Amino acid sequence: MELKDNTRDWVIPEHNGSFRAYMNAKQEKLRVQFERRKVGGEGGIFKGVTIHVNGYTKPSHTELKELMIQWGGGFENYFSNTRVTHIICSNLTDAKLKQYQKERNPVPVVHPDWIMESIRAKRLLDFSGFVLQRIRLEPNQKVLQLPRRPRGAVGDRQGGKPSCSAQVEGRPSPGKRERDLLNNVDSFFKNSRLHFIGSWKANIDAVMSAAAALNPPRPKRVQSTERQIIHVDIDCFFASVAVSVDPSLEGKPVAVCHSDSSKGTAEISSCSYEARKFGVKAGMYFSAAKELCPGLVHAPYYFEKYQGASAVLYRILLQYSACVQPVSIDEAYADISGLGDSLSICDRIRSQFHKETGLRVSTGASHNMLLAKIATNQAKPDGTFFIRVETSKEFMKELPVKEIPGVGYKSSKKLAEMGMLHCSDVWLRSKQILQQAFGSKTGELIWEYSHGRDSRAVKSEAKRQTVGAEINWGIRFTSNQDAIKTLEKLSEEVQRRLEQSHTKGRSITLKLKLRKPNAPPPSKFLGHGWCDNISRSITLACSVDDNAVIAKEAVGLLFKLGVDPREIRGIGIQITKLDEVQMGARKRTIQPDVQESLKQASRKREPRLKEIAPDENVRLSDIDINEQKYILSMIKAREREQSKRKLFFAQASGGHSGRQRKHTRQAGGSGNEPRPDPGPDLPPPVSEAERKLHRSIDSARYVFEVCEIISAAAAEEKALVRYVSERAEGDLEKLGRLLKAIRLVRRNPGAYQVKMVGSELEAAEVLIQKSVEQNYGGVM
DNA sequence: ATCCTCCCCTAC
DNA sequence: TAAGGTAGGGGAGGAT
Repeated sequence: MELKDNTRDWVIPEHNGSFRAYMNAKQEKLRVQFERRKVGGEGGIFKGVTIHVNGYTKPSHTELKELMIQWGGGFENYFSNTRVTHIICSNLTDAKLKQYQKERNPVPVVHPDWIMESIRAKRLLDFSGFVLQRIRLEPNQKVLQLPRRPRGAVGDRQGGKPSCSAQVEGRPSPGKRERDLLNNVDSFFKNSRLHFIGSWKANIDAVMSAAAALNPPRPKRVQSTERQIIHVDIDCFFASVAVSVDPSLEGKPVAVCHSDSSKGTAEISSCSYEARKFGVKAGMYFSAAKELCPGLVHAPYYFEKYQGASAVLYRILLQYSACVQPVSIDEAYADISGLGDSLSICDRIRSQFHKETGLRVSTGASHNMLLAKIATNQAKPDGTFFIRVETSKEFMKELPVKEIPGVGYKSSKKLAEMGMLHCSDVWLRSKQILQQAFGSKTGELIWEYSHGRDSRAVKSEAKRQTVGAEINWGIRFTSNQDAIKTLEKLSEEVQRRLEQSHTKGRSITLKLKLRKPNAPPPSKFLGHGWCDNISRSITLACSVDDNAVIAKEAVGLLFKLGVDPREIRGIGIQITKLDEVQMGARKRTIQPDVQESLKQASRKREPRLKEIAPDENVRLSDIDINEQKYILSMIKAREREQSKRKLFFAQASGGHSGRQRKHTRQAGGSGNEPRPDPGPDLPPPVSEAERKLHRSIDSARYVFEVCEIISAAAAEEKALVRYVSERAEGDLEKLGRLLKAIRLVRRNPGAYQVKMVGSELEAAEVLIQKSVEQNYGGVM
């Protein structure tokens, strides 16, 4: 109704001062840096430069991004010929280089040193001195060649005439435009709506933690039937955004999808209520929808706008409660127990959101999450609905089982076969029958939900279990090299997300979709068609986030499966068994500081410290940041205070894990609290402390070394024992150090950030001992 | 019994 | 033309 309101750019509502307060901390920091640079009047070193980072680099992808933004440059996660001016890369395979250079306007591929040197020089240096020339072949490339397929096979080269990989299932050779879509990871992710909504969740963490800093009200603890849970859901989100961008669509049947071809197979992701009246639904091909509704209007995606609207929704929700559980970009729960009247809060949320975005949101409220969500479904469109305890049973009675969240296509079909169409049908059977058919947990869930019972608590933060990236569209490989290239791309994507979520993982899973032997051509343009899904995983000795390692392992798994690459229709990588990386991406940026203060501390205060400092062969930067911080904290503690020092050093020889809680534990148990200010009459440092400090630095070094060896072994051989026997053969000193480190880790499992496989460590230890015994006649 | 791997199902 | 991802829950069945 207020068209101006609808069309205004609410993505970044600068007019609304409070918005900034809700921006996530990182964005805010970058903005401040950006502003500061502008005030400086320099205009930015990298003005006009937009980089895309390829592969594993030092500094990392994330750091380069921050630096570019800080110094006035641009950054693209995905390569775009039109926007990217330089590709930043530490080393590049021939294949990748060719891929970039064959573009119409080749983009220079430059070493990250160019960025670092330019920043150091405070001006944009000529990049030509940093262009990558020497190309290193990936070590696994020749090893992992699979046997060549017979000549004349589908998709193979024939008579020297170049043919394209999509020549399958009787299709003619594809045109150039189609060829550009094949196996194209970058453009796929840039345009995929499912990728967009799927990877959105990773973003919300930042928004939530920023909002938590503002101390929103916390819900009160109440009886389970007296809880007040609300559920909010933006009405046909993508379609509504399209209407708000183009007000002439108001009141028309609108469908959001990629193509407006009335014959095509573009999938509708969202449609307006006017379109729904004709039976148009999300997931339909546009062509099919057009038959149902000839007046259907096509609308494009506006991915950036969705982010903005979503941020507004979450900001509003977090004004009413700190306990908000994100479900998706347009949907969330909030626990508002004891914080006000549910319906009036719902109304305020709805009107506030509409005022700010021009979009409508529907809300549901009840005493549990299940009923709140069902209430929202009842409320749509543009309404609010409340289900009270007394009426909940009545309400569930008529509800089709398909409407129970968690009961989808398969389960509802199964239930229908068992004669259960509505929740009341379920009541007449027993929980045991459901558990027999669906398994104990799922059976119980259906039983409980069908009665309107749900004891879940609204969880505002959840620990991530998996990180992955996959593509099941436009995948047509002619050779294993194609598959390897795609896996390398996917690994980069996975690395990015691991970095973003401050995690590493120990288990790598390769997921494949393989064309079924009798599959007809896919109905969908470049779709995967009928497929078998298979997956294989490998668990490494330590957690990794390096795309090179991930790619290598994924390629190894592909090799292990031994599939015909031409049959692959979908491919993906998943990382599980995640470990949190403390300090996350920031660790490398603060590393120089730690290093510097460590140096200063040793120079200024403690001449003797130099003697016991790590030897020059081991760079401090090679020691894990947590170890460094621990060492530093010890040095500082030592400088400050003798009594305090005792506290910190108590576990120095065994507890250099970098975990804070260890530091604060009192070993002697004498009960003295660490005093902030030392008395002048404290005893001088004892040499025992010196020794322990020395030992802990050594230990950190050993541990680092063994971690490195284990991860190298994991990346290459996967058999630590073999790796060790090959690398350390005849090197007594190395064997000794390794043995020491392995024992250290075995004595303190769990004390180190990198997890070890016990049996492998044990085997390695035995092997080393044996080797020493045989070759040197001694025991270690 | 408990864990692990390889699935399937579901939701957005 | 068209961009069929991502993550969690959980079950079957084998290994330990």
